[in-house]
Amino acid sequence: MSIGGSFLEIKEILMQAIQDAAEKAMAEDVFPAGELPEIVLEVPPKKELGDFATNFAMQSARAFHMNPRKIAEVLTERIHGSWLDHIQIAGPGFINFYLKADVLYDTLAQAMAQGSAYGKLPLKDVPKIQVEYVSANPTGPLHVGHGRGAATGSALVNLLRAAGYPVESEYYINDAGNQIDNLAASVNARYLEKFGQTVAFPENGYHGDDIIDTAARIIRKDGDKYLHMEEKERLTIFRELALKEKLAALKEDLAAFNVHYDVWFSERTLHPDAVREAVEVLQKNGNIYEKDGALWLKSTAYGDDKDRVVIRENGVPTYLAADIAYHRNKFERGFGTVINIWGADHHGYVCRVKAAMAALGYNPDHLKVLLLQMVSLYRGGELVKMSKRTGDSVTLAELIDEVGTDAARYFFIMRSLDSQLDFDLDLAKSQSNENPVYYIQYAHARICSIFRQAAETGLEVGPVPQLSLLTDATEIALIKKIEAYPEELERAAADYAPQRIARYVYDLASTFHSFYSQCRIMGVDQPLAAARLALVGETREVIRYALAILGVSAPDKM
RNA sequence: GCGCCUGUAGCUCAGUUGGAUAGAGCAACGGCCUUCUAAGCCGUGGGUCGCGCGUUCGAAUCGCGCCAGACGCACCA
Repeated sequence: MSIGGSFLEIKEILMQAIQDAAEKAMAEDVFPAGELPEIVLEVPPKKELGDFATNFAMQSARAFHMNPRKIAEVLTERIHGSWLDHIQIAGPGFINFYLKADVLYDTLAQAMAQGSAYGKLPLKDVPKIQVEYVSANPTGPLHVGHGRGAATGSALVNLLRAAGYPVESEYYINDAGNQIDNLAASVNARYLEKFGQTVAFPENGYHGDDIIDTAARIIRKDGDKYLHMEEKERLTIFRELALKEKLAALKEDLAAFNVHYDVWFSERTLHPDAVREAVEVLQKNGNIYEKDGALWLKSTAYGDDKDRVVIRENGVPTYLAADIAYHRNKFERGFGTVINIWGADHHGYVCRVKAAMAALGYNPDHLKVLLLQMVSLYRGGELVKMSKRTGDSVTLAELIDEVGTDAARYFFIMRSLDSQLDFDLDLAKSQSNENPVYYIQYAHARICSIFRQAAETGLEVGPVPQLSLLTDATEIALIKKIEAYPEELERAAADYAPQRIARYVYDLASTFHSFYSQCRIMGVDQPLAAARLALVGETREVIRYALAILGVSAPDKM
């Protein structure tokens, strides 16, 4: 028997059956006519409570003016299906569905037959989603806070893609404005210092050692070539040299962290035309006024605390003006949803950008700003102090050097975005059972080892493994966990919650480890051995899919 | 003062479109290696879900008010 579908499809069928039954009862005047509540189907907290459960009877009790258990009875009498073993009414009115065991095995067989397609959901016919993340100023190295953004952002992109959403990732390069002038002035000061000149370091300059390195590299390459030219000219040259170098360093750091972008968007391309146009549109639709010589956006009309300057008294646009032009550009490019991942320290900025989008006539709800809470590093139980101002902070490159990309990514992703992250460096480094990354990778390596052993003894999965031989509680648990993957993908993507995948793959590894200690593969009857080999093979596939979303490697050996 | 996030076991955290006896890891304690990786498994103990009031058949989850911590309140980016 096959009901021909994935776990998600079975769920659909069951939900439809509930709805049909409810409508039938309505047509028979057993239920009063009216709106049906939304049908929610969930996996019960304990396996004794069945494969699926719905709270339909309790939800509709008030509207129907009926006892929930009576509603449940009426409903269950009208639900039939060859895939259904039995139905039970439990507790205050839960309806628990117990599926025939064949459904479990058929679903697993379907998953196996799909091959790598099981790692993805079908492409959804929705407008493209853009995810912009990190977008750190190219004025210095990335630090650990950016690391969280980088890991979370790239995992979110992978997740949305796996869940069938069309996605494009983007990095916004802040290569215009004051901070780039400060970068040039800082390099200039370091450059002159190298030639023994005493210069006042720029007030808002960058103090990091990387600036000294940049100056040193310039000298190594071009010597004193820039020493005797006019400062203005030298600054212009240094601005470009430093920017190019910083950008290359950024890309290198990110690539080493398994982070890659579809689009690198330069702020400069917005100046001056796009910025002017955006302001003109706002002027035309009456959302701009002049005061004290500056142009102000009437953002309070769209929920902001105060109005914001877009063009300064001196005629120079503010950062907000460029950001308005940038976000306008995003929507003009046709994205249906625009996701920004920002550090929580920028949360005050959300309201004004959304207000600006509303003022431009876009739906501000189509701009989703995900705020990442701050990261604290702990070493030896002590908080590692960080100071951005003095440039004395732990860089992403140093972190990767210390704990590795896999551990760093997993630790950044495993917490919800809203939670402040305590990053325990010692734990991330430890190659022990305390470290969740190793626990998961170990499961994968173990399975690979099993396959190596199986190959030696000549054991193969074969074309049609008898999956119904898998009846141990740990086997059933593992099958169910594998079959939960598509729904897990769906929910994680819908919630923009890559941490759900981190948790899922941990649970999957845990379920596998339990199975492994309970059931042998080599040394049991051949059909059972083949079925078990098929099961662990599929487990390995799903571990790979999930780790790939997280950007964490799946080693064959440990 | 205003805004935003957080507060769940000794520690780090899940669970928050309201559902069944609130979960996991670590730490503590007790078991399991002559057989596929013990970087593993099994078990035990551990909770006023920050506090109070409310909505509801039902609240960790929703509302209001407190308390505590973090972050932010620029013609900086």
